Amino acid sequence: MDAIQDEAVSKRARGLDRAFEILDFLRQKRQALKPNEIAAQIGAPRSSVYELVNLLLSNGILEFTGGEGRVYLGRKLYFLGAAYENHFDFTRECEAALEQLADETRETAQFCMLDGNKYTVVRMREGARPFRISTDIGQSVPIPWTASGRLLVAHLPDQEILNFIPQQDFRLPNGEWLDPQSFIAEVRQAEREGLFTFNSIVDSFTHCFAVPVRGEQGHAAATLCLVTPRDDGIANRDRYLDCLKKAAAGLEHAPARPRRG
Amino acid sequence: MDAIQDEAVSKRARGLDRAFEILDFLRQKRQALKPNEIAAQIGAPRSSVYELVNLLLSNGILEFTGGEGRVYLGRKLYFLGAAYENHFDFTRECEAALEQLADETRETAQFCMLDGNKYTVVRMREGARPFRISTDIGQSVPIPWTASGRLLVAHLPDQEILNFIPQQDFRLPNGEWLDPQSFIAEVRQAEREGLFTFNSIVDSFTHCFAVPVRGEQGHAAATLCLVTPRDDGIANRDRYLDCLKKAAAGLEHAPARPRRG
DNA sequence: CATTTTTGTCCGCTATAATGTACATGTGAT
DNA sequence: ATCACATGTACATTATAGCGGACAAAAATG
Repeated sequence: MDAIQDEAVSKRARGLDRAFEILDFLRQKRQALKPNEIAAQIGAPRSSVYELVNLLLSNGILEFTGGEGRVYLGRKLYFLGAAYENHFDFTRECEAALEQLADETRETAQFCMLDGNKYTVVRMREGARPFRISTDIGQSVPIPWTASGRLLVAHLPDQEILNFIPQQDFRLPNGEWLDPQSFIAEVRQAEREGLFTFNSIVDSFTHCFAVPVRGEQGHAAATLCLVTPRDDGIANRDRYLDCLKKAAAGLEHAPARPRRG
Repeated sequence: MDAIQDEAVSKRARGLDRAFEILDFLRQKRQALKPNEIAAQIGAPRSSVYELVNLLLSNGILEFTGGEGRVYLGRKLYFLGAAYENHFDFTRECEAALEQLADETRETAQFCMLDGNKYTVVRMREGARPFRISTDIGQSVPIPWTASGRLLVAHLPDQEILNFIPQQDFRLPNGEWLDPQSFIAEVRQAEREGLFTFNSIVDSFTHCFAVPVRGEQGHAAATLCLVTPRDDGIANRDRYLDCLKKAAAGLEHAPARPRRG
């Protein structure tokens, strides 16, 4: 079941993969692009991209927008995403949990998941401070940069974790190199304790708290996090962790519930 | 630019199309299914479906859920849909408009769009009546069955409308046949007046009001609707239409707004 | 103007993706 | 036990999808 890396210098890409590469690229760019630009920037043959874009357009997966023949993600994707959200109905409880956390702690609260082999903030509630600490929703961040990351991969064996996370993601934003073995150690610690906290390694003034939200198979399907100023976080550590655990417990009951069954 | 209809009895289906056929099918079913079931129900070769499902699984487009090898729409779709929603940032204003409508009229208010060649309720706010009139979100409904349908296709020439809407969608739920020409006439009337209202043809007790929400190119990108008991609707017709138009006007300002541009 | 770059279309070649078929296993009915 | 059916896998065949490259219009550049 482990995916083969494409070692071979690349033969022909499969249409489906190319298509989702295009979609992911547009999502990452967060703006409409011309087919030509897409081709150039993802390094794919122009003729292929043109053909795929036209196919996706005619399916409603992409839409013309922004003029000049630019395309962006289409309505169909919204509908499909809404169906996912509806099936794994975490949104309602999730918002409630974040609200509760924000009320109790006045800190920024986040609900995070994996997106492929990256970490992503799915929903967020800003804290009530004069200077709020905030994050972009839906941005892909290397797993090792985050507290949640330790929890989200904890169900995997060591070696699979190392295969799963791209090498370069252990290079921290300040240029330092995070030793994968110490990362693994932190993962195991997080797994044992059911939480992870640290002074953020992506900046110099925040402290992060993360606890798992366990899914169907019992491993962390998501995390709830608090992002706080360092001194506040350290001062309120126990209380904050209690709040997080309470909120996470409230989320763990209604995972997947089909309509009719 | 007009799409060719696939007259030919069908040769080989393209992977991409098959893939999105699978996704749409799962959305429609609103439940996890085994690959085998999918193949049988959409009438596709089993081997093809198995291959595609595996591809989609490895991309995060589909996910195992519900056990027994059943699959359903995956997290990646949620992320892509969220990016769409974020780009065409209608959600916030949309909820506000529905809230306002529900407050002012106490009737069920809906925000509707086309999904391919079907009509879909994207968001809804139930009215404040003891017996609420409600609809399922995200269900695909034939365009001719709905008041909004008249507005959503009004930008097309007559012939293209007839090409666009599947023949069988003119068969109403009560078995009657709606003459396409009278449908077209209603479309043109709706276009002239900038609204459409009628006693619903999908049941015997509701009256429907729809006004367009115009998008980039000036045609109805969506509609705002009220679904009311017949007598209330007819009694309050003018007021309700005013409320709808006011709410729609509030939505028409922020259509597509790229992040940086 | 001439020249270069960007953008979109068209077409032939061939690697390969979609398919049909056969096979293997599990499950339940008779 | 035997049969029927549902479910998943493996493989050879061949229609075609992805690709490269040619062409041309349009836009930018000099």
